[in-house]
Amino acid sequence: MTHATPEQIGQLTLVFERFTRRFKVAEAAAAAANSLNALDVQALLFINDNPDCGLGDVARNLHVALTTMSSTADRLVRREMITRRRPEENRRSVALALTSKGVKAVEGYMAGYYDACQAMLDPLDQTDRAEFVRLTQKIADYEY
Amino acid sequence: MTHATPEQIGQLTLVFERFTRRFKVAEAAAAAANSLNALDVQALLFINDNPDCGLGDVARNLHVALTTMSSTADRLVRREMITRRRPEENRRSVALALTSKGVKAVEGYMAGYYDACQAMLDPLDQTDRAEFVRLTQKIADYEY
DNA sequence: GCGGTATACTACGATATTCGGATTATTCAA
DNA sequence: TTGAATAATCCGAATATCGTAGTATACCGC
Repeated sequence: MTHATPEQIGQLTLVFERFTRRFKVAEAAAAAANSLNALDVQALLFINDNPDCGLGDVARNLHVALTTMSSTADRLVRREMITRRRPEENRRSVALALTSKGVKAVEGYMAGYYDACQAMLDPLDQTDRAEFVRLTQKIADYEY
Repeated sequence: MTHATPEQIGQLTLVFERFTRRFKVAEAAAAAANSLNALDVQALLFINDNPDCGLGDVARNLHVALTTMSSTADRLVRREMITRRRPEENRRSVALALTSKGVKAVEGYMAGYYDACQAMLDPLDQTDRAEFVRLTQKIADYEY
Protein backbone atom coordinates (compact mmCIF):
# COMPACT_ATOMS: atom_id res chain seq x y z
CA MET A 1 0.00 0.00 0.00
CA THR A 2 1.09 3.57 -0.72
CA HIS A 3 2.05 5.96 2.06
CA ALA A 4 -0.06 8.85 3.22
CA THR A 5 0.60 12.17 1.51
CA PRO A 6 3.22 14.42 3.11
CA GLU A 7 0.50 16.97 3.62
CA GLN A 8 -1.62 14.54 5.58
CA ILE A 9 1.32 13.49 7.71
CA GLY A 10 2.30 17.10 8.28
CA GLN A 11 -1.16 18.04 9.43
CA LEU A 12 -1.29 15.08 11.76
CA THR A 13 2.14 15.93 13.14
CA LEU A 14 1.08 19.42 14.13
CA VAL A 15 -2.07 18.18 15.80
CA PHE A 16 -0.36 15.37 17.66
CA GLU A 17 2.32 17.69 18.90
CA ARG A 18 -0.52 19.58 20.60
CA PHE A 19 -2.23 16.41 21.82
CA THR A 20 0.87 15.05 23.47
CA ARG A 21 1.45 18.40 25.12
CA ARG A 22 -2.00 18.12 26.66
CA PHE A 23 -1.24 14.63 27.87
CA LYS A 24 2.00 15.83 29.36
CA VAL A 25 0.11 18.34 31.44
CA ALA A 26 -2.14 15.58 32.73
CA GLU A 27 0.97 13.56 33.51
CA ALA A 28 2.67 16.42 35.31
CA ALA A 29 -0.44 17.07 37.38
CA ALA A 30 -0.70 13.46 38.48
CA ALA A 31 3.02 13.35 39.22
CA ALA A 32 2.85 16.50 41.31
CA ALA A 33 -0.13 15.12 43.23
CA ASN A 34 2.06 12.23 44.41
CA SER A 35 5.21 14.36 44.46
CA LEU A 36 6.83 12.06 41.96
CA ASN A 37 9.04 13.10 39.09
CA ALA A 38 8.49 12.20 35.46
CA LEU A 39 10.78 9.19 35.53
CA ASP A 40 9.10 7.75 38.60
CA VAL A 41 5.74 7.93 36.85
CA GLN A 42 7.08 6.26 33.73
CA ALA A 43 8.58 3.52 35.85
CA LEU A 44 5.30 2.98 37.69
CA LEU A 45 3.43 2.67 34.40
CA PHE A 46 5.96 0.23 33.03
CA ILE A 47 5.82 -1.92 36.16
CA ASN A 48 2.04 -1.84 35.98
CA ASP A 49 2.21 -3.21 32.43
CA ASN A 50 5.01 -5.68 33.24
CA PRO A 51 4.61 -7.09 36.74
CA ASP A 52 7.70 -8.79 38.22
CA CYS A 53 9.99 -7.15 35.69
CA GLY A 54 13.61 -6.41 36.59
CA LEU A 55 15.42 -3.10 36.94
CA GLY A 56 17.24 -3.68 33.66
CA ASP A 57 13.97 -4.11 31.79
CA VAL A 58 12.69 -0.78 33.02
CA ALA A 59 16.00 0.99 32.42
CA ARG A 60 16.29 -0.27 28.85
CA ASN A 61 12.71 0.59 28.06
CA LEU A 62 12.89 4.11 29.47
CA HIS A 63 16.39 4.73 28.11
CA VAL A 64 18.06 5.60 31.39
CA ALA A 65 21.12 4.21 33.15
CA LEU A 66 20.68 1.17 35.30
CA THR A 67 21.99 3.04 38.32
CA THR A 68 19.39 5.71 37.79
CA MET A 69 16.66 3.12 37.81
CA SER A 70 18.12 1.66 40.99
CA SER A 71 17.75 5.07 42.63
CA THR A 72 14.23 5.44 41.27
CA ALA A 73 13.33 2.05 42.70
CA ASP A 74 14.76 3.14 46.06
CA ARG A 75 12.46 6.16 46.01
CA LEU A 76 9.39 4.20 45.00
CA VAL A 77 10.05 1.54 47.63
CA ARG A 78 10.57 4.23 50.26
CA ARG A 79 7.21 5.72 49.28
CA GLU A 80 5.66 2.26 49.44
CA MET A 81 4.52 2.28 45.84
CA ILE A 82 6.47 -0.77 44.67
CA THR A 83 8.10 -3.86 46.18
CA ARG A 84 11.53 -5.28 45.41
CA ARG A 85 11.53 -9.06 45.62
CA ARG A 86 14.48 -11.44 45.17
CA PRO A 87 13.05 -14.34 43.18
CA GLU A 88 14.33 -17.81 44.09
CA GLU A 89 14.69 -18.76 40.43
CA ASN A 90 17.29 -16.06 39.80
CA ARG A 91 18.65 -14.48 42.93
CA ARG A 92 20.74 -11.86 41.13
CA SER A 93 17.65 -10.15 39.82
CA VAL A 94 14.82 -8.30 41.47
CA ALA A 95 11.12 -8.57 40.63
CA LEU A 96 9.33 -5.26 40.85
CA ALA A 97 5.61 -5.05 41.54
CA LEU A 98 3.16 -2.34 42.49
CA THR A 99 1.74 -2.09 45.98
CA SER A 100 -1.87 -1.03 46.43
CA LYS A 101 -0.60 2.50 46.87
CA GLY A 102 1.25 2.20 43.58
CA VAL A 103 -1.83 0.89 41.85
CA LYS A 104 -3.75 3.86 43.13
CA ALA A 105 -1.15 6.25 41.77
CA VAL A 106 -1.34 4.60 38.35
CA GLU A 107 -5.12 4.86 38.45
CA GLY A 108 -4.88 8.56 39.21
CA TYR A 109 -2.52 8.93 36.33
CA MET A 110 -4.81 7.10 33.93
CA ALA A 111 -7.70 9.23 35.17
CA GLY A 112 -5.88 12.28 33.88
CA TYR A 113 -5.51 10.57 30.53
CA TYR A 114 -9.18 9.69 30.65
CA ASP A 115 -10.15 13.32 31.15
CA ALA A 116 -7.91 14.41 28.31
CA CYS A 117 -9.51 11.83 26.03
CA GLN A 118 -12.99 12.91 27.04
CA ALA A 119 -12.08 16.47 26.12
CA MET A 120 -10.93 15.21 22.73
CA LEU A 121 -14.21 13.46 22.00
CA ASP A 122 -16.39 16.31 23.21
CA PRO A 123 -16.24 18.39 20.02
CA LEU A 124 -17.30 15.45 17.85
CA ASP A 125 -20.85 14.32 17.17
CA GLN A 126 -21.98 10.75 17.79
CA THR A 127 -21.10 9.50 14.34
CA ASP A 128 -17.65 11.07 14.32
CA ARG A 129 -16.86 9.78 17.78
CA ALA A 130 -17.53 6.20 16.81
CA GLU A 131 -15.51 6.71 13.67
CA PHE A 132 -12.58 8.27 15.51
CA VAL A 133 -12.46 5.48 18.08
CA ARG A 134 -12.69 2.89 15.33
CA LEU A 135 -9.74 4.40 13.47
CA THR A 136 -7.53 4.72 16.52
CA GLN A 137 -8.28 1.11 17.40
CA LYS A 138 -7.33 0.08 13.91
CA ILE A 139 -4.02 1.88 14.18
CA ALA A 140 -3.29 0.45 17.62
CA ASP A 141 -4.21 -3.08 16.58
CA TYR A 142 -1.86 -2.94 13.65
CA GLU A 143 1.14 -2.06 15.75
CA TYR A 144 1.10 -5.01 18.11
CA MET B 1 -24.30 17.95 23.43
CA THR B 2 -24.00 14.69 25.34
CA HIS B 3 -20.61 13.25 26.31
CA ALA B 4 -19.00 10.26 24.71
CA THR B 5 -19.71 6.91 26.36
CA PRO B 6 -17.33 5.78 29.11
CA GLU B 7 -16.49 2.80 26.96
CA GLN B 8 -15.46 5.02 24.06
CA ILE B 9 -13.36 7.20 26.33
CA GLY B 10 -11.81 4.16 27.96
CA GLN B 11 -10.81 2.65 24.65
CA LEU B 12 -9.33 5.92 23.51
CA THR B 13 -7.42 6.27 26.79
CA LEU B 14 -5.68 2.94 26.35
CA VAL B 15 -4.75 3.70 22.78
CA PHE B 16 -3.48 7.16 23.53
CA GLU B 17 -1.41 5.93 26.41
CA ARG B 18 0.40 3.83 23.81
CA PHE B 19 0.58 6.64 21.28
CA THR B 20 2.14 9.07 23.71
CA ARG B 21 4.65 6.46 24.78
CA ARG B 22 5.73 6.19 21.14
CA PHE B 23 6.03 9.95 20.89
CA LYS B 24 8.07 10.04 24.07
CA VAL B 25 10.63 7.73 22.54
CA ALA B 26 10.89 10.02 19.52
CA GLU B 27 11.29 12.93 21.90
CA ALA B 28 13.96 11.22 23.97
CA ALA B 29 15.92 10.30 20.87
CA ALA B 30 15.89 13.86 19.57
CA ALA B 31 16.80 15.21 23.00
CA ALA B 32 19.73 12.82 23.34
CA ALA B 33 20.95 13.75 19.86
CA ASN B 34 21.34 17.36 21.03
CA SER B 35 22.24 16.35 24.61
CA LEU B 36 19.30 18.31 25.92
CA ASN B 37 17.05 17.25 28.75
CA ALA B 38 13.28 16.90 28.52
CA LEU B 39 12.56 20.36 29.89
CA ASP B 40 14.93 22.02 27.45
CA VAL B 41 13.14 20.37 24.56
CA GLN B 42 9.74 21.41 25.84
CA ALA B 43 10.98 24.97 26.23
CA LEU B 44 12.35 24.99 22.68
CA LEU B 45 9.03 23.79 21.31
CA PHE B 46 7.12 26.39 23.26
CA ILE B 47 9.39 29.19 22.09
CA ASN B 48 9.01 27.93 18.55
CA ASP B 49 5.24 28.23 18.86
CA ASN B 50 5.40 31.53 20.75
CA PRO B 51 8.25 33.67 19.44
CA ASP B 52 9.28 36.56 21.70
CA CYS B 53 7.56 35.05 24.69
CA GLY B 54 8.83 35.69 28.21
CA LEU B 55 10.32 33.33 30.76
CA GLY B 56 7.15 33.49 32.83
CA ASP B 57 5.04 32.35 29.89
CA VAL B 58 7.20 29.28 29.39
CA ALA B 59 7.39 28.51 33.11
CA ARG B 60 3.63 28.73 33.59
CA ASN B 61 2.94 26.64 30.54
CA LEU B 62 5.39 23.90 31.47
CA HIS B 63 4.55 24.03 35.17
CA VAL B 64 8.02 24.65 36.47
CA ALA B 65 9.43 27.31 38.77
CA LEU B 66 10.46 30.56 37.16
CA THR B 67 13.98 30.13 38.45
CA THR B 68 14.18 26.75 36.80
CA MET B 69 13.19 28.29 33.50
CA SER B 70 15.82 30.95 34.00
CA SER B 71 18.45 28.22 34.33
CA THR B 72 17.05 26.44 31.30
CA ALA B 73 17.28 29.65 29.29
CA ASP B 74 20.90 30.05 30.46
CA ARG B 75 21.65 26.59 29.12
CA LEU B 76 19.91 27.16 25.82
CA VAL B 77 21.61 30.51 25.34
CA ARG B 78 24.97 28.96 26.16
CA ARG B 79 24.32 26.32 23.50
CA GLU B 80 23.30 29.06 21.07
CA MET B 81 19.82 27.69 20.53
CA ILE B 82 17.88 30.72 21.74
CA THR B 83 18.43 34.45 22.24
CA ARG B 84 17.44 36.56 25.25
CA ARG B 85 16.47 40.05 24.17
CA ARG B 86 15.43 42.98 26.39
CA PRO B 87 12.57 44.61 24.53
CA GLU B 88 12.37 48.41 24.68
CA GLU B 89 8.62 48.32 25.28
CA ASN B 90 9.00 46.47 28.57
CA ARG B 91 12.51 46.37 29.85
CA ARG B 92 11.76 44.09 32.80
CA SER B 93 10.93 41.23 30.52
CA VAL B 94 12.93 39.16 28.11
CA ALA B 95 11.86 38.07 24.65
CA LEU B 96 12.99 34.58 23.81
CA ALA B 97 13.51 33.48 20.24
CA LEU B 98 15.13 30.54 18.49
CA THR B 99 18.43 30.87 16.71
CA SER B 100 18.99 28.97 13.48
CA LYS B 101 20.57 26.25 15.57
CA GLY B 102 17.45 26.16 17.75
CA VAL B 103 15.22 25.95 14.70
CA LYS B 104 17.26 23.02 13.47
CA ALA B 105 16.85 21.22 16.78
CA VAL B 106 13.10 21.75 16.68
CA GLU B 107 13.00 20.47 13.13
CA GLY B 108 14.83 17.34 14.17
CA TYR B 109 12.39 16.89 16.95
CA MET B 110 9.38 17.39 14.69
CA ALA B 111 10.91 14.94 12.23
CA GLY B 112 10.64 12.27 14.89
CA TYR B 113 7.01 13.19 15.37
CA TYR B 114 6.54 13.11 11.62
CA ASP B 115 7.85 9.57 11.42
CA ALA B 116 5.62 8.49 14.27
CA CYS B 117 2.63 10.01 12.51
CA GLN B 118 3.51 8.34 9.25
CA ALA B 119 3.61 5.02 11.05
CA MET B 120 0.16 5.76 12.42
CA LEU B 121 -1.34 6.45 9.00
CA ASP B 122 0.31 3.47 7.32
CA PRO B 123 -2.22 0.87 8.45
CA LEU B 124 -5.17 2.91 7.15
CA ASP B 125 -6.49 2.94 3.60
CA GLN B 126 -6.91 6.15 1.62
CA THR B 127 -10.46 6.81 2.77
CA ASP B 128 -9.71 6.19 6.43
CA ARG B 129 -6.61 8.36 6.33
CA ALA B 130 -8.53 11.34 5.06
CA GLU B 131 -11.19 10.70 7.64
CA PHE B 132 -8.72 10.36 10.50
CA VAL B 133 -6.94 13.56 9.57
CA ARG B 134 -10.27 15.37 9.24
CA LEU B 135 -11.35 14.27 12.72
CA THR B 136 -8.11 15.19 14.43
CA GLN B 137 -8.25 18.60 12.76
CA LYS B 138 -11.77 19.06 14.02
CA ILE B 139 -10.70 18.26 17.57
CA ALA B 140 -7.68 20.53 17.36
CA ASP B 141 -9.67 23.40 15.88
CA TYR B 142 -12.21 23.21 18.65
CA GLU B 143 -9.65 23.69 21.36
CA TYR B 144 -8.23 27.00 20.25
C1' DG C 1 4.90 63.64 38.87
C1' DC C 2 5.40 60.71 43.06
C1' DG C 3 5.25 56.92 46.19
C1' DG C 4 3.73 52.47 46.75
C1' DT C 5 2.62 48.16 44.69
C1' DA C 6 2.90 44.74 41.12
C1' DT C 7 5.53 42.55 37.57
C1' DA C 8 9.55 40.13 35.38
C1' DC C 9 13.45 38.36 35.96
C1' DT C 10 18.23 37.03 38.23
C1' DA C 11 21.56 35.45 42.05
C1' DC C 12 22.53 32.22 45.26
C1' DG C 13 22.44 28.34 48.28
C1' DA C 14 20.16 23.93 49.66
C1' DT C 15 18.46 19.57 48.17
C1' DA C 16 17.70 16.05 44.88
C1' DT C 17 18.67 13.54 40.62
C1' DT C 18 21.35 11.34 37.10
C1' DC C 19 25.16 8.98 35.69
C1' DG C 20 29.71 6.45 35.22
C1' DG C 21 33.01 3.46 37.38
C1' DA C 22 33.97 0.09 40.75
C1' DT C 23 32.12 -3.65 43.47
C1' DT C 24 29.23 -7.64 45.01
C1' DA C 25 26.48 -11.60 44.25
C1' DT C 26 24.68 -15.11 41.35
C1' DT C 27 24.37 -17.94 37.19
C1' DC C 28 26.17 -20.22 33.20
C1' DA C 29 29.45 -22.70 30.47
C1' DA C 30 33.66 -24.97 29.18
C1' DT D 1 35.91 -25.75 39.25
C1' DT D 2 37.33 -21.72 37.30
C1' DG D 3 36.32 -17.85 34.26
C1' DA D 4 33.03 -15.09 31.95
C1' DA D 5 28.52 -13.07 31.85
C1' DT D 6 24.57 -11.15 34.10
C1' DA D 7 21.89 -8.21 37.52
C1' DA D 8 21.99 -5.14 40.65
C1' DT D 9 24.13 -1.92 44.26
C1' DC D 10 27.46 1.57 46.30
C1' DC D 11 29.78 5.76 45.88
C1' DG D 12 31.29 10.19 44.22
C1' DA D 13 30.99 13.89 40.71
C1' DA D 14 28.31 16.76 37.84
C1' DT D 15 23.98 18.76 37.04
C1' DA D 16 19.12 20.19 37.73
C1' DT D 17 15.36 22.06 40.34
C1' DC D 18 13.53 24.92 43.56
C1' DG D 19 12.69 28.52 47.25
C1' DT D 20 14.17 32.87 49.19
C1' DA D 21 15.91 37.13 48.58
C1' DG D 22 17.14 40.86 45.70
C1' DT D 23 17.13 44.15 41.51
C1' DA D 24 15.09 46.69 37.93
C1' DT D 25 11.10 48.33 35.55
C1' DA D 26 6.13 49.40 34.90
C1' DC D 27 1.67 50.79 36.54
C1' DC D 28 -1.82 53.25 39.30
C1' DG D 29 -4.11 56.29 42.40
C1' DC D 30 -3.65 60.61 44.07
